[in-house]
Amino acid sequence: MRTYHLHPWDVTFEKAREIQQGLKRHLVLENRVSEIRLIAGVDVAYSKTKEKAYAVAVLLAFPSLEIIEEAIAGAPVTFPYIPGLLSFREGPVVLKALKNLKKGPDIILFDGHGIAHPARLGLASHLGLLLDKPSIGCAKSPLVGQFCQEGLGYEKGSWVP
DNA sequence: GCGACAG
DNA sequence: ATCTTGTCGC
Repeated sequence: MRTYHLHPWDVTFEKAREIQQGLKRHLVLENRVSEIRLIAGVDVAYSKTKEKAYAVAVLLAFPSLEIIEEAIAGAPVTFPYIPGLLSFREGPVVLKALKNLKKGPDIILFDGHGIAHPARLGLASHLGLLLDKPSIGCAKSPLVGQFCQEGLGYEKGSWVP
């Protein structure tokens, strides 16, 4: 982790957006990945009372997708869900789970957006930067913009670089 | 001011 | 995210 990217998580909404603006300029959008041998996927769930968050990180071999390792972590929820500020809610516990993996992945997939975000700093972008690791945002619904654009249809499997 | 809005 | 109900497909 590059220490100059460290920042507090317990911040006001305004401060959180300032942090996003400061971090976004460090984004690396061109592909610098040489080889991928290990990939990680992370997701978060909440306790029934919604007071605690639990994250799981799974490490798989690529491209076989054989599960190599699994790690979990729990943490109290200290930040509300605000569209655009998800990383300030789920980031801490996700980092904790990834830290519990014995081996480090080459890339990480997150259950949230990456650069498809109003500040281009969704969960995947944010944590990818903090970890100095290539990341992919895999959200299940749009936050901003439209899926259908030039060269990208609505058909399942549609894609653009 | 009103509506939209990852998980 | 979580919860609950109804519907669909194997």
